[in-house]
Amino acid sequence: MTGPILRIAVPSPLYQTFDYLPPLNSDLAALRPGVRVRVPFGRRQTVGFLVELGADSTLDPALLRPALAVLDHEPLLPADVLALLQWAHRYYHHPPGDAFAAALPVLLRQGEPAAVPQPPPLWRITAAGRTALAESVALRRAPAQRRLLDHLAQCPAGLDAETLRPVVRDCVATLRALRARGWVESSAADAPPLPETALAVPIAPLALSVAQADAVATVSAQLDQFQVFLLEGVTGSGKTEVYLRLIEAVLAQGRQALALTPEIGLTPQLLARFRERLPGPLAVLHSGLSDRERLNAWLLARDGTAKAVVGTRSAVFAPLRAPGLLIVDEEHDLSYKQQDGFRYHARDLAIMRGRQLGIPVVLGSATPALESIQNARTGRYHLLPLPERVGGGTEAPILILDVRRQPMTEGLSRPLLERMRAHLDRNEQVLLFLNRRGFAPILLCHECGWLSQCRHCDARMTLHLRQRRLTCHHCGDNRSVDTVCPLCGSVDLRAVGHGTERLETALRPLFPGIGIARLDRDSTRRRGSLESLLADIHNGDRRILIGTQMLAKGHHFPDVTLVGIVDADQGLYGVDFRSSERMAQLILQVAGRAGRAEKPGIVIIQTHHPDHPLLRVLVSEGYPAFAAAALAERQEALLPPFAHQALLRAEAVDPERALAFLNAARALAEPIADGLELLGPVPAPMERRAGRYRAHLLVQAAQRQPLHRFLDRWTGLLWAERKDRQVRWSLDVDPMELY
DNA sequence: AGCACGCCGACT
DNA sequence: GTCGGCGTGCTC
Repeated sequence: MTGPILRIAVPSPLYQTFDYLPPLNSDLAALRPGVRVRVPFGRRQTVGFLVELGADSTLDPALLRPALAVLDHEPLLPADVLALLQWAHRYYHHPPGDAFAAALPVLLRQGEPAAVPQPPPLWRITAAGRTALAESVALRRAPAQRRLLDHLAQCPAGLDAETLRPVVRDCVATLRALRARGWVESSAADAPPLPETALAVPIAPLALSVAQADAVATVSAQLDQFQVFLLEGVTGSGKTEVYLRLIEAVLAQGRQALALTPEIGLTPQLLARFRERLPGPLAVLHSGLSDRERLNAWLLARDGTAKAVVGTRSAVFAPLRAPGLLIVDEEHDLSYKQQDGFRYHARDLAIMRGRQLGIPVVLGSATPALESIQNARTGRYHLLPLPERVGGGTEAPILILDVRRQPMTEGLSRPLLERMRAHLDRNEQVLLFLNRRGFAPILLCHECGWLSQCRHCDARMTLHLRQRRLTCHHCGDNRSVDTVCPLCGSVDLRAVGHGTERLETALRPLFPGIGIARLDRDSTRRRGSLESLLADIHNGDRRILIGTQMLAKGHHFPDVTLVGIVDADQGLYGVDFRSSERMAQLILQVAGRAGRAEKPGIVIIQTHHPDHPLLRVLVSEGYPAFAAAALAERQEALLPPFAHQALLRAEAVDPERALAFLNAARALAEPIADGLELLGPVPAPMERRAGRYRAHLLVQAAQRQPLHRFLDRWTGLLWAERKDRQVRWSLDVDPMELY
């Protein structure tokens, strides 16, 4: 008699779904899991997701409120994405409403209709809005809202946001606020403009190497079942061509392929090759899109118009009408792990999604994560090696350069400078990798020892000489550079350490007449500046390239014949047990940017630790041997992938409170943490950041299952506890960075 | 997270 | 006398 109970994921930080009654006078057939539902929530209204239909509720039925409206005719999210999100929110212990919200384009979260594609919506004033406008009280403290309402009241037919932009500075946000109060409504105008559907001009595919052909054949033979393939291919071995062949095979079956990539902005070539080779429109999903563009791409993927979908992390949730293949390029890349909020790992979720769908997942990398290599060893993944560069040529040899006791010029040793000169004299290009932007990481008073300490963090502010500012790279705070010491008044302030800006400045007089290109977040902030620097490099106007890890991804520089890793030391003995893995991956990635078949080039690593065992293995035997050695160390120390971790993080303005919370959490854990290891709580390596004190508690277990059984119980207790509102806490399952 | 309620300080 | 500060509690 009561009808079904609607289990709704409501966007909120609460670890639960909420039960509702169906909307009054609603068509029960429209109530299918995956539709959006407008619901009353507390004193406001919001858009939630119908997760499932239940027969009953644990709550008194009299307390249930009816939903207001069903917003979709058919499920917005296909069943597999729904299942993936349900699994993921439980696995990562993140509130379901928030997890669902993370998977959707903003506009859909706000209740926009899901029609492909969207013309700009028209905004109209509602009856309630006219009433509010008439009552002077309601809008007294919202002049912007009042002005917009005034305009809309004079145009009952509706106005689009563009027209209203001159009226109010941030008119879209203000309109949304008005809509939230029910005073305006937005609706789509008709006649949707079609997106450009550049029809592919077929490009003759390259001939495949034996290894490539093997990889393609192996995966193609198993397109109808779940299997993870690890495509381990050195730079230049043609992973992209393998992806393309597989996508073509999947498209030929009338199905779609989804490819994830770390950062699209930095890898335009991958996109360009996809566009030129694959038929029909490509749906591209990344953070650089406007809300509208993102929605359109998402809808094109969902209705199957786009046959191939390429996107960054959150694209793992992209809806597909007929999914046939999932690809994760550069699968070791850290950007696949979300570092705040819903802390999911897109590579791991892609594998879960592939399993649920019964389709293959291809992970590609020249330097796979140690976790993936271990999975290949145990047979969980099928290893597909691409050992050779396409078109011949060998990898650049890597030399370790011991800089101990060497005279250094601005961070560069004499042998490296001499090498640079030799390569530049031959009209070749040189690439210097330094993972530190700015001029110098520290400003120091030589008189009294004062340091450019950040007010909000346990860190020094970096000197940016050109901008004449000190900037904290952790909280973003910045101020003008001191000319005298704030402590003793001395003018003897010195820049300590080297950043990319300093390297650039120092090299100019050493190599007069040779153009230098610096590629980091500072030098490429302006739109188009990256492109113009790249153009200068490719036409040879700039022959010394200096860059941070921005330079390690995507772009290839065929005329570079010398790569200098200016400072490998910070990665060798980092605080994190993964730092050597990351350093190895970074070195090989940077090395892979350089050279071409007939000009292989050379890589030089400056270090004070030339005998570091892992570095030696990497250099003399290559990445697979490095991985084997690093995995042996991990096994010895019982670290991932031979153990599984979860990190409970806490932060508060008051350091004691964060620790008190974690101590209480530990006390709750101890009785139920049978067979698990609890480490901490300890203050984070950088305890204070952006004015908040951070600490954490690590939980480790040899097996996944007991860890997750524990986490289920523990988080239940933690949610029930929640007494100190000053403490912000979160659980990081499978943390990639321990700080 | 929002959003309201509620109880204490400086101002039209 | 009120505006508004942020502590506390609640959201099916």
